[in-house]
Amino acid sequence: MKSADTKKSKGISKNQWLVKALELLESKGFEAVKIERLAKLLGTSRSGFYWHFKNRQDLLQHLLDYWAQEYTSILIDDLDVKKLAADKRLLSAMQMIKDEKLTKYDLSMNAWAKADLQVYEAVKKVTKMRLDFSREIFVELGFDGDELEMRSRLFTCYHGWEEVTFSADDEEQNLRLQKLRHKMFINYPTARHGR
Amino acid sequence: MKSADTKKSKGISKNQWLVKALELLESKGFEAVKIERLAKLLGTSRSGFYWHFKNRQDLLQHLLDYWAQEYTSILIDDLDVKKLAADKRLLSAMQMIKDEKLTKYDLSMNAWAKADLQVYEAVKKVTKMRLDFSREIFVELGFDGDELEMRSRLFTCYHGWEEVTFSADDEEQNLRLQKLRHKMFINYPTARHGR
DNA sequence: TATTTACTGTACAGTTATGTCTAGTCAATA
DNA sequence: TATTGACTAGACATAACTGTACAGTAAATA
Repeated sequence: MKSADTKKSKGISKNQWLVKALELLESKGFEAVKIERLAKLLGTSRSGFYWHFKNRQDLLQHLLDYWAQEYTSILIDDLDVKKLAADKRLLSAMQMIKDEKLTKYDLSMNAWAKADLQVYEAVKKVTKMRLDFSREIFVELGFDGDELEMRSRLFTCYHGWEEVTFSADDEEQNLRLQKLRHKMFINYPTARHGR
Repeated sequence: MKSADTKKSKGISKNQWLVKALELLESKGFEAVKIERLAKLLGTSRSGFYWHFKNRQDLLQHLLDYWAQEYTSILIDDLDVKKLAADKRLLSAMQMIKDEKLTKYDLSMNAWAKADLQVYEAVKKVTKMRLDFSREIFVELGFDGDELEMRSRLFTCYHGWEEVTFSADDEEQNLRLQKLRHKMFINYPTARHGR
């Protein structure tokens, strides 16, 4: 109840600025993250903003750091997931990406990356982390060489962009497709006679 | 030599405004498409802009129309491709997406779609067209039900986002991976005992 | 109790963008 | 030759946004 952003402080905290900024980033793109707009949305003046952040660039940097930490390590460093066998880990990852909305900011970040080198580097790093994570799974499942690479890429790419690309209207079908995907990634063809 | 945009006109044509705008859209996002900026880049004043377009919204509408037409129908309506058997059509599609850079504006358009309902609808329509295109192929290859749906989605999603997601540094590997992908999509497991 | 921390509002100067208008140019067409 | 089409430059009013400065306040801490 007494978390960092529920300090019961008098005014608008640093965290509240960040959260609103992230919201705006997601819904309207990074160019829409304007200090004046944030202030209006938070029902305050801009002056408090400059207490917490040096300037607009400083805010954007914080946004980037926050995303890179929260939206990649949460899955990759998860100790419970780490313990699982490869096939269960694959399923857990699929479920977690969906439930925790780990790709929520991917589109915005990727779009932003086109305009900002620093963001580009951060996004690249995140992609590499995800690719390494899935590659480990497919190694354990017995794949190697190009087959390993292709499966890791296919997995990473699909689960990174599924939500953006396909509207998730039919929840029942999505569940069936997830199971089928799991089977496809593991069994087509079985690792043994795959090579 | 006397194409629409090489009229040898005295000033900046409608097409030149559009092309520059598309460039800026791709490199910096739709919020960066500012009339003033375009004028500066084209080395002219803004006045000509308002000859061709009613306002900024009008320009963006034209951009959207142009993209929806040029970057989807080019593949789907290609008569030479249409004649091919399913497996060859799959390969042709992969090659064409890569060579013609058919996904060049996907990221920008998708990001833009988050802020604009009209763009959202257009993007959705394009995705549907692509999905239908690949679904037809996989039907011909003997798939149906969830397996058909999953393969179409996987194909559409991967080829739509590959370029954004993975930097294409190792061209040799990419070629090998493309061939493997083709094989995977068609043969894992073969259509006959796939169901 | 005095000071510091974490803010708030207002005001100012400067930049960048919007759309409108006016006056003018140059080339092609009637 | 006169008119129209396709522009260009420059000015204007308006708006959104940036960063800085300054004076004030309420709660937490020394």
